[in-house]
Amino acid sequence: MATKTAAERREEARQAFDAYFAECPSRKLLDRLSDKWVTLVLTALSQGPRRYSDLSRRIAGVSQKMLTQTLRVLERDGLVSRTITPSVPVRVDYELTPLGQSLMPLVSAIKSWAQEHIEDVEAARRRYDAA
Amino acid sequence: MATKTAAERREEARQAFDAYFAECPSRKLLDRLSDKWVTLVLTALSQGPRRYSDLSRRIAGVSQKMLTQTLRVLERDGLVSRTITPSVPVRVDYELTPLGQSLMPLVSAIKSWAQEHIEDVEAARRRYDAA
DNA sequence: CTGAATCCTTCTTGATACTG
DNA sequence: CAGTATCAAGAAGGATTCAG
Repeated sequence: MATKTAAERREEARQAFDAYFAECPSRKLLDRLSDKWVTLVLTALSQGPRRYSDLSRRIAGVSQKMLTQTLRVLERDGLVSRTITPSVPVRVDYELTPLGQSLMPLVSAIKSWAQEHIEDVEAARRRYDAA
Repeated sequence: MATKTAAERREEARQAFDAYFAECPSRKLLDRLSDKWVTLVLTALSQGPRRYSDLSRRIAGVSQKMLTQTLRVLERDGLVSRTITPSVPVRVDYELTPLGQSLMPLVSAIKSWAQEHIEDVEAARRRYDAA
């Protein structure tokens, strides 16, 4: 059997699509922003540098694991910088980079659209659920 | 023991935060947009109405289940309308509502930032990974 | 204080089979 | 053509524990 089964062809198509998909810049950005904690961390840093423990307190629901993980990702992406002060106990400050700051207007735009249109969305939901 | 354990207090805080968090309009919007298929469907519909099978083909990697599920959510939120033509076989068209169209500039803005800055992000990643 | 490593549960999602 | 229903696999996230 030289020909491929339908399942094999579908699988190949899916993998090709996933590969293309993973490369899409807007997709990468959305994947970042959509992370539950990313926008909260960015917003918490928008007013200036914050210590790890500050962030932990300001973002009340975050676990240590997720806060650290989020900060690592943002640092790797160049959106946030990390500064260690080797005192005892050690102190670590996080701060938005210029690149990170350039992203904030977008976060604001998302916030604006949401605030302006959330009523419409919820009204639509009520209509849909009533039907 | 009238006092609560630390674990209990943490759990309460987490639940309160989650409740507040779930109510946040920008969060709701981000949760929508961040869904793997939502922006793809919106973009596919941005040029006009499309049939279910059209969407299925244009968005190569999507499964029937996820396409249907995504369309249902968007319909419920009032972003997409669904029109059934009871021919044989049946024909179903999806189209952006005005509300859905009002969201597209935001999707474009995300795309723009991503395209402009993705190089910076990837350069930052290379630096981070090299260290 | 700041974090890393592990376990364990929950949620998501894709494949498959079936329907009007 | 346009879905619905079900199930199993994998990813994500929280709690906990240990460390510099």
